[in-house]
Amino acid sequence: MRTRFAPSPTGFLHIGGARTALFNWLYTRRYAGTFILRIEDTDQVRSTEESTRAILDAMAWLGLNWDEGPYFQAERVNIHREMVQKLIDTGNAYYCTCAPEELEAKRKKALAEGRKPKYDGTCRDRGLPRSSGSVVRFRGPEVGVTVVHDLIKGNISFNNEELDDLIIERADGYPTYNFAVVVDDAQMGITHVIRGDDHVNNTPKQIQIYEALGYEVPLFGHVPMILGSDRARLSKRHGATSVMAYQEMGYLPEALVNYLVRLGWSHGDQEIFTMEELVREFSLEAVGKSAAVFNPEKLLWLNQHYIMAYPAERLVESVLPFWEKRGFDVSDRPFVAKAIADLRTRSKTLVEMAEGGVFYFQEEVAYDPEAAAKFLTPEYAGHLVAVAEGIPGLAEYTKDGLESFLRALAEERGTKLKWIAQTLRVALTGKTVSPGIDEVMVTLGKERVIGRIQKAVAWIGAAS
RNA sequence: GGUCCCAUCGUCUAGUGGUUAGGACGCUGGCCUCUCACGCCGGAAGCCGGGGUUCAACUCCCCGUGGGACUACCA
Repeated sequence: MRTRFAPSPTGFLHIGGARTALFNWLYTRRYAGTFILRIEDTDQVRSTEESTRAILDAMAWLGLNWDEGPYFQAERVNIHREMVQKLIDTGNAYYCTCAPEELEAKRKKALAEGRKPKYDGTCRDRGLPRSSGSVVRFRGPEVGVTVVHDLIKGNISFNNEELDDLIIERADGYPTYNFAVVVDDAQMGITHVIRGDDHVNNTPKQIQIYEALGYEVPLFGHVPMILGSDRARLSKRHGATSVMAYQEMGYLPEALVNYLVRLGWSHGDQEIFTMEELVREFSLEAVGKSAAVFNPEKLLWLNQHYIMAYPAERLVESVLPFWEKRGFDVSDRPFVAKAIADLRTRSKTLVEMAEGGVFYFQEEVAYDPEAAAKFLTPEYAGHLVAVAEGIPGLAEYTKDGLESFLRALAEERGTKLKWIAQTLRVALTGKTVSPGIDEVMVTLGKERVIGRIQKAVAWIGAAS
């Protein structure tokens, strides 16, 4: 089995393309086939190297490696031209000199009159030679039926009379997509073409080209589209659509992969899959036929799940960049690891985690005005002093040891734990929301805790 | 307009002629609790409509309706 992912380098790898790549990759890995990456850059105007780079980066981030390529379609024009010539020689293609404006006018007119806006065949039988500005059209059969055998959608048949004589070589000598894709897929020995179902209507034309060229027709699998919340094709206005934007927003690749694979594919009631399970279980037969709406909330849930399930060391590696970006000193790895352990159950994204953990790294705790107004008051200052005084004599400076210490202290002082805990929280983190106060104290360590308490007490003195 | 595809809770989906129509996200009531989370227990929420076929249709067929894709010298 040989498959391929063939994006055009006219932008970043988007969510839809990523899922197509993922389906191809999973299917190929499952059957130990060869996965090929081909960049479809025959649009000389819109293709950029930067886009190619971005697509490769996104594939790597998602963990979708390829076995051959990347091949560049534009580097294969000689082969394409040779095949165009072959089609002309066999009478399966012809030169056409109709002007684009003229064609456009005819199209509009036909549409206005309620007729099919297909090429009228003006040059089909004129036997024109190549000339400046001429294009090459494929001569499609006028009668009969072409049926697409689709691995996902079943058999789809088209009346050939509905099909256009499409242009296979532009005036600039470059092949068009529908032609180049056939030549390349055939010559690269692609056996399974898995792509978005926006290509189904092109497929019968492509099949005719395969046949005219004497190639074996591959198997097709058209995966349904991904829609936005308004059921329109997913686009920027629905939020981030670039794969790498999700990395920047603090998503883990496993979460995106898991989310994407469940968009259109399912395996009973299972929601969480490892890559190994996916490679073992994925099948095109279990891919649904209908389009799916992209649901950011569920992706967020999965991300949270993976943040909690990630191996500690990998989570550290993943979060580090977000703190470094904020200019924090993260050289004390054991300390960073402890902070992450505190934060991991309360973060849906790495960005959220980095944000929620800034206090671990701040030399000077930034007090939230509202929190300070409520808890950093003379009324509560005594709690802080008592905590600071009690810490040095603590037998067990651990989560449990601190908890019993604080509970005992609350009782001793005739108050509830929550008042001491919240006051402490503001003194140590600057906020009223943070990981468990005992966890924070353990991670910060005695020195920092006492230092921060002293600063808070001083702050209260200065403020009142 | 034409061609093609699709249709189970708001969303992702299981289902393959006989089920109290299951799970997940989200929403929501409660428990837990030093805050926020995590976790646990519970709840509301769905077979697009109409005809057939059948003893029996979410399931099969047809017609509507709705949504989507394509209809480029883009891919």
